[in-house]
Amino acid sequence: MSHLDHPTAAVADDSAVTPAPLLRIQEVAATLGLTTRTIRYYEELRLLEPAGRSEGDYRQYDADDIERLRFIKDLRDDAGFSLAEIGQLLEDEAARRRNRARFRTTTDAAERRAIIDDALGRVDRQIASLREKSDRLADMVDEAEGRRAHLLDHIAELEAGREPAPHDHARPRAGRAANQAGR
Amino acid sequence: MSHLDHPTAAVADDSAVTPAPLLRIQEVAATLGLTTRTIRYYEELRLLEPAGRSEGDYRQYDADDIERLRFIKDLRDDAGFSLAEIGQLLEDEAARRRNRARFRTTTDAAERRAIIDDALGRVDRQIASLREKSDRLADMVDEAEGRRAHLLDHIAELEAGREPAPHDHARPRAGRAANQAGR
DNA sequence: CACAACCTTGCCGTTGACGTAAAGGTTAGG
DNA sequence: CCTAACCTTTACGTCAACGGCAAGGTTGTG
Repeated sequence: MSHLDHPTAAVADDSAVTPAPLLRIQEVAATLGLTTRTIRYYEELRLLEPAGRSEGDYRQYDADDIERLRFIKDLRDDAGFSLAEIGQLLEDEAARRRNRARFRTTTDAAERRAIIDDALGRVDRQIASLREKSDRLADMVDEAEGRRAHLLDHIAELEAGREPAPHDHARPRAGRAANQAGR
Repeated sequence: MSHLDHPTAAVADDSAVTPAPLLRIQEVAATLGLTTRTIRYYEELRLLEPAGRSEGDYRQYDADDIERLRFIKDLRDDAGFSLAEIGQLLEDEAARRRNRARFRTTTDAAERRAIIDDALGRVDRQIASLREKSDRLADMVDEAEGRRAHLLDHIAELEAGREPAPHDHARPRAGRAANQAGR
């Protein structure tokens, strides 16, 4: 994931090394189920930058770019993050990487400690933010599965050709009590 | 749903019936951390309707309304659902309730079976949609926690006054395999 | 070299989810 | 009964996240 560096004209001669197939924007869009407009918009927001440009300024994307775009899309679709939040996450990710480099070039224990503490704070914030969403979602899944089980009970009753057993149905929606186990 | 007394008729007799405190829009908004505009907007989108209106057409909300609003807010903030999707979920919920009523007024086994099958399909769709998001989030939490653990290792090394051990730093990103079981 | 099928930047339009202000009516306390 | 502090509907404004043109340049295939 090193497309933060400049589009160096890394033109190794055409020996039989990997073809490294650079894709044009429309091909990337089709692969990921996005539009070209969306990809350009993400670039405008500085969420990514294509690996390079052609002679005539066509954007050229490599496999890392596609991974990054897929990551953005997943965050957007599945987690419901705003593009600003996604930018923050990617930014933290980049900072993490830079810190790692800096970390390796120093031997001062205090500085190393500072770097790590900073990283730890960032990661803790990230975890808290993610876990809150995740837990809430998991609760909703649990609730839905409870209803599903209930329905299956009904089916079993029917298959047995019985009258419905006199069970409760005491759920008026909104049961916001304990329900949450640690996880 | 069924509150028969008007608000001004403060019958202060010793009847132990709950006062059923109907709230006005600003009180509800403050309680939930929303704005009055937002609540009215949700009503405009038919996501809810206040339990009643005062003589002079003031909206009056009861505890169920507040629960429903909190549910909407959670879905919006934590799950990132659009208001349209939330409307669909609430709609399904309402259909479920209606089906239950219909279910109890019929004795035809075939019809009962049809009702349940319909409900089951709906709930399965809901579960799938929720679980996909939840799982993805859980994966991201796991990943972040892995990084956190890694950082703690580094700290331990530093505290021991050691040189960093020659560990790997292998693949950080893209772990796509199985990771999270149901729960 | 012609040309269709891509691409570029620029810019205005749209939809969702509200903010905000106007012009008036309602409620509760003094 | 007065009045401040709420409330009502109506309507225009805004920001994010794109959609969709226009006017022109680039590519590669015949």
